[in-house]
Amino acid sequence: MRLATWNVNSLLARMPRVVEWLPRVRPDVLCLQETKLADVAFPSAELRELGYESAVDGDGRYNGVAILSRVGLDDVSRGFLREPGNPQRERRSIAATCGPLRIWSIYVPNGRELDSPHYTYKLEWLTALREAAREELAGARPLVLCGDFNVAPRDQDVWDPSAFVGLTHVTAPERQAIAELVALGLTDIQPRALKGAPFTYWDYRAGMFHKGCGMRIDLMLLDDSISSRVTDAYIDRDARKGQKPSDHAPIVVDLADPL
DNA sequence: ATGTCGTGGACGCCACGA
Repeated sequence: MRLATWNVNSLLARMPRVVEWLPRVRPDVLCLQETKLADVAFPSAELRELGYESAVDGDGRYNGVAILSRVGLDDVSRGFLREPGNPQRERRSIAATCGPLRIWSIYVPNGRELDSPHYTYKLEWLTALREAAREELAGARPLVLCGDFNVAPRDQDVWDPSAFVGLTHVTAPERQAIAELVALGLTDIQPRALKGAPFTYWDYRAGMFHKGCGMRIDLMLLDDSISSRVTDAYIDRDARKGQKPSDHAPIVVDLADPL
């Protein structure tokens, strides 16, 4: 079984890239973040022609998440219990049962600046996510929690730790939140990079991609019970190249069958 | 070099989020 997660930074703008990528890489499940599309505008028919069902949660300009699956898409759930809002609930999480797995596609708030209310919101959101994940881990199916976490878990997950002093994504509270999530019984799968450091995001500005200045902020957290089933995991760095790329690359994880 | 993108409002440029 092949799983993937990709922050596409507008699915409408990224459809040419996604439509080229899906039939070539053929994931069984693809989790999307930052679709930036209202549900009514989601290109479900075009994706269905490629063999994928869609579960979506979006309301327009910002955020928006989805799960595409060709192995079943049941018991769809949007948001989670006691999810904080900004001030209303944002479209940052969707869950579905895809074959043998319970899969969550999540988009953690960015946090902006350390003194911003958005940073507090990010930490509260991560705490609530942890409690929701604790409940899900008690369920019948192994849990996959993946998406854009907007946190680089370790110093080696950013191109230069000294460049991030005083910035979000690397602070102790953010890293602690990820560590507590993982401690519930999840494994942070370490994908091999096809070239260079194992980053999943490179800022569009200042030629950061070409300089190799990226971050690993997209994560695939697998239930400990299936982490030994991983046969391969990689970051598709090539997806960050070429015409109109997202600023994130997809993570692809292969699991041995049957689970 | 805060140097790029993407969206949407109101119009060819700005605000906002990342």
